[in-house]
Amino acid sequence: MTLAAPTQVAALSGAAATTAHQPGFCPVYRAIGVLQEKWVLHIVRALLDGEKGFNELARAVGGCNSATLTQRLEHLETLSLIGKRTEDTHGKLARSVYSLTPAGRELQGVIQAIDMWAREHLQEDDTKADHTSGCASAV
Amino acid sequence: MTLAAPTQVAALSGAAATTAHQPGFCPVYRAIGVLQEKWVLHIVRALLDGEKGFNELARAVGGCNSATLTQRLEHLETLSLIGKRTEDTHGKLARSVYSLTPAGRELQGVIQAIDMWAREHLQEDDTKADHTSGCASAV
DNA sequence: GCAAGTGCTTTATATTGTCAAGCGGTGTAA
DNA sequence: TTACACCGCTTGACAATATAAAGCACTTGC
Repeated sequence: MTLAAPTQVAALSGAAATTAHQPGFCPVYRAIGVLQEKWVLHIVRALLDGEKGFNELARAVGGCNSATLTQRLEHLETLSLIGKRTEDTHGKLARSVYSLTPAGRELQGVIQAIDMWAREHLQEDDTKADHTSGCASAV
Repeated sequence: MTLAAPTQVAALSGAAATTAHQPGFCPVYRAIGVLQEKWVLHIVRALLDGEKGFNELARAVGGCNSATLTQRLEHLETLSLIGKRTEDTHGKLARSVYSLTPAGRELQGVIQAIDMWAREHLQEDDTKADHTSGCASAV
């Protein structure tokens, strides 16, 4: 959906009525709810760069504690945005590898939009060295 | 991002080199840090729909407590993403009105990307009526 | 006067994220 | 064999953040 002028005008004049027309589910509201959770966008961005192991991912996002990362990954897996496979090593489970599902990969559009916006509008912070995860290749 | 076409990869490599020349700052990482704060994306989306008063905004985002909203608005104002004006009423200050700055309005691209992704990939939740702020017209 | 609404501020409490330690496992080198 | 590095989590104590509730000074309308 695009922000066409007519739509915008209609929105300005009948927001309440418009809301009443579509009670119940709002995709973008729900999506924001998911994406605004701490670390989610970082996780998505890191995995857009390629599948990753658990600790590798934690480091790639700039350092997320394992408890929260576990919870986030489980939730994203429940939402079918990421998938997890385990690499057998000599018959024993030894390594988990996380990757984005096709639906998850589509979030590239969101990350890209953020990146484009950031490059245009965010000022460089001179005071600290911000260690980042694959900044050179993430986008 | 490695997902890009070769030509784009080359272009991005150039951007990467630029980043490498300036260690420390990663625009998208920082932007994600800002946007992932609770309520921020909701606030941006609500204000894309037009300027709003404090309580009006709180309701529009689905109900944010005033302490957090105050903090968020102050931070976004510091980042020059939103502006605030006060409406004088008979010589007394009575009403604050918040709106997006031009830079803030550019976040429409991000909200739009989220919306497009959500419509394509998020399942409708049958169990609850999610009351939202101008769902049909926000983007 | 009262009611409804405004824009916050404050405090106690609830919720979320982190730190540190740890477990059972893998692989490599001495 | 031991020591070390790394893995993928789990757990409990603690820190940080968000919320609920109450409230203030103000406005408008009846």
